[in-house]
Amino acid sequence: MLSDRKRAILKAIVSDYIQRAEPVGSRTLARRYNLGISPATIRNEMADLDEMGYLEQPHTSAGRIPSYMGYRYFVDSLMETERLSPADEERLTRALQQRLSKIDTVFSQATRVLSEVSQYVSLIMTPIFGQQVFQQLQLVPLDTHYVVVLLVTDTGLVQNRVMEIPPGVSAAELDQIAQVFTKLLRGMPLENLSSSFLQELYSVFSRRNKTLQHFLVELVASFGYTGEEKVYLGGTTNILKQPEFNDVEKVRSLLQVLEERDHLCRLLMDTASEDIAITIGEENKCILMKDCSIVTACYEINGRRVGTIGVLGPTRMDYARVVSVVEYMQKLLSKALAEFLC
Amino acid sequence: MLSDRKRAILKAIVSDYIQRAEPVGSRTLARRYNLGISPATIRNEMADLDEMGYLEQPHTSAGRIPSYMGYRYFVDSLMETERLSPADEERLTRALQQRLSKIDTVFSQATRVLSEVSQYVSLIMTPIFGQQVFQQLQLVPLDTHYVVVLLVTDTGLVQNRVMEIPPGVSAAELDQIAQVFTKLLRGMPLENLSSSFLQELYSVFSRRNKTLQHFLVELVASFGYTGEEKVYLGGTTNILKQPEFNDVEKVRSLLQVLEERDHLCRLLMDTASEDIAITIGEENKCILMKDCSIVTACYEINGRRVGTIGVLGPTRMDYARVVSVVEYMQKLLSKALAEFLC
DNA sequence: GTTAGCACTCTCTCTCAAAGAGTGCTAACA
DNA sequence: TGTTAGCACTCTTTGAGAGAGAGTGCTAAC
Repeated sequence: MLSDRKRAILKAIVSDYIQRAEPVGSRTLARRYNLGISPATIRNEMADLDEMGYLEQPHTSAGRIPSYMGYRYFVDSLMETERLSPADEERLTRALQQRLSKIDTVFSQATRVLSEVSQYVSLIMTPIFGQQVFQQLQLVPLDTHYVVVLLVTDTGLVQNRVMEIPPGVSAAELDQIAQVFTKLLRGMPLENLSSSFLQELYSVFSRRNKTLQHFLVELVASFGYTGEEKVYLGGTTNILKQPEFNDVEKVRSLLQVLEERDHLCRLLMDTASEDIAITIGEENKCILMKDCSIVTACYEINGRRVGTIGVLGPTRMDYARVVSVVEYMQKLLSKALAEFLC
Repeated sequence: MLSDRKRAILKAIVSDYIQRAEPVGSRTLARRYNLGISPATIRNEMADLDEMGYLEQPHTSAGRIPSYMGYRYFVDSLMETERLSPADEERLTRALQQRLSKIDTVFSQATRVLSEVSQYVSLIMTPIFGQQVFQQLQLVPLDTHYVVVLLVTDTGLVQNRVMEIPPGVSAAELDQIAQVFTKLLRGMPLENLSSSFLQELYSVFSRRNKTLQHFLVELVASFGYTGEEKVYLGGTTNILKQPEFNDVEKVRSLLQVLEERDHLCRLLMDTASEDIAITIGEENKCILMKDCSIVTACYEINGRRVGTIGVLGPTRMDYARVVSVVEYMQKLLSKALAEFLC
């Protein structure tokens, strides 16, 4: 356990470094923060904090910068989050208030404003496909050969895909299939579609031939489809304003991560459980992200946490502010989606 | 008109600069290319080309680099495109050959492999919404309150959107509306939906009340929706390997353009007419793109050029190679889409 | 326990000189 | 007359060295 004085010093150092991006020395610290002790004393405490692993020294005659442990301690027990400024709150609110025609627009607007207000990179993942609850299936024949499979879930997702109609199956029969599906599946999370259900389904249509069976298998397969989640990404260029990304090599390795949808999903899903989750530097599974931190939260649809929003920045990010922004956006987005889906 | 010797020298300079990214001097040129003339002669010719505007000098004692005019001349009359290597051809082909479940996958695979093979940034725009031809409309009621509007076009696009059912309209009536729409509109490009058509439509349903009219207006409005075109973007990080993007400021301004979907659309649409179009440096409408060039081509669906693919790189890009890659991908994608849509 | 003083270290910036690459001009050459 | 060799000149790049500045750790005094 750290003494109060050490805590005060650590807090001052982290705050200062977050603000200025430059190693903090004892003299500067004494001048800028009213700690009531001399630089020499601060030096002693800093040496302790260094040894304990909370601080690091880029080189002998530089000031100290927070280590990963320093950031972690700061975030867990020193940081004071405060309410967003009314101007920022309004900015966020307004972006989601205007009449939005498509659910896609809700997400893209949210992503845009989230990066603008946070001044970092923003990420929003659409509801996880498998976690959505089946509501109904419709089979809409386009002509004699093709049928549109229309899958509706509780989160407002309406997904369509075109399939071939198996020979000899009439429109009435397709309708019947859709009805059986809907009846059997309503209220079931998509990821829970087990093979036992399939058995039941097949038995209903057991009188029919192989072709139909094949059709059903393909139909169900389209439900099990993962990777339907889209990740909206905004404000990539914001990160380039940060002095730590003045090196093109660093930019490249970060962009490489941001370019891969799968990486982003993993980044956002890792922490999907808690309320507001903060992943700092080396806590990231992806080694290329060791100089970045992510603040994530889940938004809700129908009271269920179905998707994640996040803000990504350097480890030196303004955690207090970002937490406020993410928290606010989390509520805002949940509300906007609820309204959108009526 | 340039003399043969000037052409040979210009060609050598541009080729050399494309390859090495460093100003080319007369001595180096004489050594590396077998032009049969001395450095001094080359110097005289270079001075001429400089004065004519084909070359530029970063400073007095540096070699020459091609000006915008130099690149333009090179692309128009000096460049020799050659066939892609079999390895590259196979790489491109294979990416689009595997069984792809969704049309989305076709585009994203194409984008990925296009950037990998070209080693620059790749762009693919989905078919322009308004240019697609209406095939049919279906109205599928979800329950008593909501209906899914299902719009099918000739390019395989199946788009759905949820609308409220106006009070007092039965399923049978919805069906009738859909049938009238389909009958009146089949074969018409979406962008041609004029107000005269609307009059006709309204007259058919003229006996009905305001509510229905409102519904119809909204329905039609959803056809006129633009911005449905998606731009796939790949290989952003490739551009950071280029020495001209060692400056973070340059990277930032480029990424800013790439972040805006509208910018990208404009980039790709500007040149949608010709076969293979090359836009060099300052020819770009967007001033931030003055150090970049784009090679674009259109892919076809049902024999109509509906969308654009492109490769973006520095003005110093390997035009010959990129043209080959884009040309090959253009054909490949048209074929893949034809097969996909059966 | 706290503080002042001091020697020491390391980076950053500036200057300066030398090296290197390339040019333009002039005069000689075929 | 076109081509070439020679040469003085220009400009950038690189590296070394000096000095300033910031900060530390240690010691000794308060």
